[in-house]
Amino acid sequence: MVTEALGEETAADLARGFKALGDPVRLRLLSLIAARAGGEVCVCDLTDAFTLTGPTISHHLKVLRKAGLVDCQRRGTWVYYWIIPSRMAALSQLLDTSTITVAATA
Amino acid sequence: MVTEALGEETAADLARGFKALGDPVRLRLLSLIAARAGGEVCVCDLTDAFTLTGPTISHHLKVLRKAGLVDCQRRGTWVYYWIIPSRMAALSQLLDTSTITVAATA
DNA sequence: CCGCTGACTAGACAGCTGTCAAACTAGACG
DNA sequence: CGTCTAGTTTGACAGCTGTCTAGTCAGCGG
Repeated sequence: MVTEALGEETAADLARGFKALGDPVRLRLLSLIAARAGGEVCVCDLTDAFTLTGPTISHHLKVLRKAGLVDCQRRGTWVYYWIIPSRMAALSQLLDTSTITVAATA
Repeated sequence: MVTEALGEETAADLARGFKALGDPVRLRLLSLIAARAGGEVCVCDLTDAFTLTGPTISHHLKVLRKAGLVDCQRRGTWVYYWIIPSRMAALSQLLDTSTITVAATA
């Protein structure tokens, strides 16, 4: 966690990211993509992992994309998704309590 | 990010945490608490930092508490809040892309 | 060109969320 | 006990969200 209080705009941007993470389906989607060795997963593979309909999965992927957490590309018939590590790292760092722990004990 | 796909229950629990983080006001509340040297902040100090009403701040603090991100205690007239670092760390670790990067390149 | 499959968009709808005003509870202080 | 302040709870309401069905678009194979 950051040692200084967040500004309104910064907080709003980061909140968009966390909001996208605040759904079990999207969290599982991300983990499925991240766990894939090549770093890329076809939508059809993702859809198969859930009991939800295609449009619903598509909706969740769109939310993740708009939050800047993943990106995608169409290759022939299939669409592939991958994670954007820098964005993940930015959110992860914000929650890193070691920074504030150091600051608090210093 | 974890190298293995998340189970449904694990994903649901973690999603509850991220969902609580998915609001600018709550994110700023957390940063205000985390930035405080003693690690504890009185509700009145938090309320003063926003243009929102007391009940709204109270509501957001309740959400953070139910998500396991903070805890509170009444001392006399005032109520103090502090962060629960272990919970923050668990969420932070999940987003740590360095793990998967290592796994992917290995 | 026609049909097939994979993926997305549009629209609808129940359920949740953020906000406020009003009412309530817990201590402190005479 | 009475009253003042700090915080929470309740109830209401607009707006957003997750899900589905139905319809649409993009490529591939004949």
